[in-house]
Amino acid sequence: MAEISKSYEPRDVEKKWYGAWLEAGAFAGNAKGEGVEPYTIVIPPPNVTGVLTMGHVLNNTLQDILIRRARLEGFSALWVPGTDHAGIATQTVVERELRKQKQTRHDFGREKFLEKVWAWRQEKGGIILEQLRRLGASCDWDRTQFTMDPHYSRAVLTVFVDLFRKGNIYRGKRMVNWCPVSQTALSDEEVIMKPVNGTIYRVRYERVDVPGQFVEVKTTRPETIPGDVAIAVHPDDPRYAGWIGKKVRRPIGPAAEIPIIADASVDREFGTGALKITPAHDKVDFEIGQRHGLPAVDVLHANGVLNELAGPELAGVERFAGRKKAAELLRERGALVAEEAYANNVGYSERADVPIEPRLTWQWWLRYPRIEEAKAAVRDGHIRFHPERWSKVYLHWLENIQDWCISRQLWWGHRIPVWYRKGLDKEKLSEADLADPAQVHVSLEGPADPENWVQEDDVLDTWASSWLWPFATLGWPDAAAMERAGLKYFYPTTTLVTGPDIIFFWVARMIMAGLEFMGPAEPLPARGNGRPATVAPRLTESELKARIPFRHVYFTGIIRDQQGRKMSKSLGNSPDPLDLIDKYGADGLRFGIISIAPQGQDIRFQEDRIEGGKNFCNKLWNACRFRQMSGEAGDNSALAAIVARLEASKFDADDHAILDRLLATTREVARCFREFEFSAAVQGLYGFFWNDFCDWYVEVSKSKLQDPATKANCLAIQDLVLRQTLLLLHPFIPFITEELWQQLGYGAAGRFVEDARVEDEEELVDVLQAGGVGVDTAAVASVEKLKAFVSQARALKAEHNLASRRDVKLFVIAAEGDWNVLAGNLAKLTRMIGAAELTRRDSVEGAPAVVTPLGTVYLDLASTVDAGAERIRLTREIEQITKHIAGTETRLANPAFVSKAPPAVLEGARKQLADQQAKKAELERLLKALG
RNA sequence: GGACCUUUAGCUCAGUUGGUUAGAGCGUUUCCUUGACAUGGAAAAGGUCACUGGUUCGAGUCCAGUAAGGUCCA
Repeated sequence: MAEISKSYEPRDVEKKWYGAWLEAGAFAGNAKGEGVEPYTIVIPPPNVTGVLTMGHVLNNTLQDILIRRARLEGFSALWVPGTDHAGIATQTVVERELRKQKQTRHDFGREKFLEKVWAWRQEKGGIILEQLRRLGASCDWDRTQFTMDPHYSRAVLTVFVDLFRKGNIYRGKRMVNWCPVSQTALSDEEVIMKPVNGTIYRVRYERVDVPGQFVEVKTTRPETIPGDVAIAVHPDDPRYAGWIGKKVRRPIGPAAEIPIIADASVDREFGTGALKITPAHDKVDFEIGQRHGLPAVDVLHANGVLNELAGPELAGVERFAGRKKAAELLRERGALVAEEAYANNVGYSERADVPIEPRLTWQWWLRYPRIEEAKAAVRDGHIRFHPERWSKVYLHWLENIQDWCISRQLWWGHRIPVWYRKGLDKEKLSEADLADPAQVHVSLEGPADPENWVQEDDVLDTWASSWLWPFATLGWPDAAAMERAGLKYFYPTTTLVTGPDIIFFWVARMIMAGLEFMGPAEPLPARGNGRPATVAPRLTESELKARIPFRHVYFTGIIRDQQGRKMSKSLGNSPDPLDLIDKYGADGLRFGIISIAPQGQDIRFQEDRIEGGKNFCNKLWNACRFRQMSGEAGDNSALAAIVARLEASKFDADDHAILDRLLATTREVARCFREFEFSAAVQGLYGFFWNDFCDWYVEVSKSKLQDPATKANCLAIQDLVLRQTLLLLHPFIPFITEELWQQLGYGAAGRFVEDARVEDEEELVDVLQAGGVGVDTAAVASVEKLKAFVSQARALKAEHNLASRRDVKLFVIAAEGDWNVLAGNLAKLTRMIGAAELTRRDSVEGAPAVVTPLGTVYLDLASTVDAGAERIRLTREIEQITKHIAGTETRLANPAFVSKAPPAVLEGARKQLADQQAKKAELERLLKALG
């Protein structure tokens, strides 16, 4: 076997093993028969436009950890990868490219433009998946999906047709969030509220019947005044008693007299208590307008430029310029009373990052199915959120859910499968038309006589395709494809890993989609447009369990920079993960990012933790190297083979202690996986491996390996610990653990780590017991004392500037039992402390000393010691211990404590006091001896 | 306006049913190139656990309130 090289070079190791895994088909998810449980994850599909961010690194590392651990635990694991067509985002990117050549999508037309987008996707769409491979993601790449793949599109359109026929989808003219840049409607979820410092204008409207009398309103949007159709006041507002029903003049825009109306929804406290009503440009105004039968006067073009209805002075002016112009016009006409600074919240388009316009348009709407069952699924624990608190956010959203605007005025996406009979006026579509197959055709195939029909131009919201991800990626709705993909076996999936920012966009909607569509196939109404008014019966609990898309949802934190800002492309504060992989290795990056990602908290990114990840890998590498250099490899082919090499009769306290810690760590890691506490798992493994194994066991090994009597057992212990540690670490750092596993010959020849099974604590105990090995807890306790002894002796040396000297002599005054413990470990102790010898004495005079749990250690420096300094040090220590004694005594003197505290605590306190008093007495004796 | 989260060492954070003298990594100081590892080893300094009250024999931990910062929903 080749020797492990002196330094760890991640690049070669990573490339080699990823290739080997792929070649062996190690990531393939196969439906297994009875007795083998599935473990399924579907990737949150990254935007096809995307490149890997730190968020992806965290998210996908977590999924990879789960899926690799699942393989090690014997599950049939499947991780389905893929990408999302990301309607607006992708179209925007391609249009931006076109704009560089001074072209727009309209220069090409729908078909040609879509060809361009597909070409772009062909070229750039695989980048992010390639990057995930660098990270080590063990997805079943043969199953890679795209939300615009033919079969996936079929799923999306099937769902549309089905929900249309069930009457959940309708067309309506409503206020929508309109993005003037993308020129499409957006769902409420795609609107980001931002605080904006702006101006509020106080504007007065003159009464028609009483010239010189005015009603004042406050508005942030004077450019919409030409669209005003009324002024509203509260019916009980005494200030306006007698004004209701009178008319005022619109101060700008086409001349008009508009009524003062009374509406109870007006807030009397805000501004002057009078509100201008502009139904076409404000949701609340629209509702008031509806109640009062007022017209909606839309003064904006779709692109945000004011139109002719705004009047000749404003027509053709862009909306923000129009605002200034409107203010000027008002001022000229004496209608502007005042301008005040004003901070309010404005809705911005998520993608284009410009203020949205409330706009009245015809759109397709979806009444969500299975809302009640979706609540129950989470409330009753069929789906568990981690951390649990997100379920509250989820439930709150479902309580207040609004119909979903699913149509987008884009070209890139799933074109809505609706055809209108030629000549039908889309602007006057009624529910009766929708129900009439002679007027509106809805199907996957389209009408048989296409020449008589016109297809809907709009496409579906991207999320109206990704909400089907957990089952559309498993072949739904095609029966043969479902069989091939193993939907029946792998669904419901096990765990979803995602960010809380898409809890509404995606998580909630997937749950509703799963509940609606994962039942036994319900035949669609074969003919016609369906649209029954009946409501589907509530799902039973067992139906619910079978239909949910996943059982656990793990919400990651958001990765922030050092200043706590979100990482974003525009701020340029996000490191490129590929650079980090080059610098620290994929394993180092994975280990580092997980170690700083506690459950449920946002993550402050620190590159030094990634460096720490690399350092840990290097430590692991070198510890394995030390094992290899220490002696011949024994039979490492299986755990039992290694255990068979242990010689229980030759165990010393250190052997017991390291096995005890290995068992505890095995248990702790298992607990962390159950509780989704990945950073705790990593920290536990770090502490165990670095402190317990390397700093202590490997160091004491150096003596044990010198002795032919203990060498073989020591090597077997090292193999046992390294094998199990590699198994526990493998999900977190797969590459290096695979390399070392192979180098040290653990497991069967020619097999991977994941062909082995990770033993849990009980299994480990059983195998040890079968090999005649039991852990002696008394021995474990004595190692703690030995560690303290070594540490204190080293400190004593350091304090006298002898840290690096290895020739000092140490004397110890110890009780018989303590000395026996020391005497049994002399070679190790002198080596660890760096002393020439350690001998027992009955008395020592005037030498610096330290009190340890195994006796008092003296440095043989009687002649050179600075008695003054030593006196000060001892006095300080006595002061400290006296304080602690006082604290312990106070507790014990409290009768309530003595009578109420549990016996174990009481006993502990008494022992503590005794130990403290003994130590103090010893320190005082030392001080006195100094003279 | 409503909900949630955070506040512990210079920095970033752990701290799992309340129980010895509150931990880690990084940074800092001193020493060490001793044959696994300087991507390392040894030692050390550094904290009135945001504040105020309460419950308790006992509170970083539980409860109430206050302050500051953050997130989401209106």
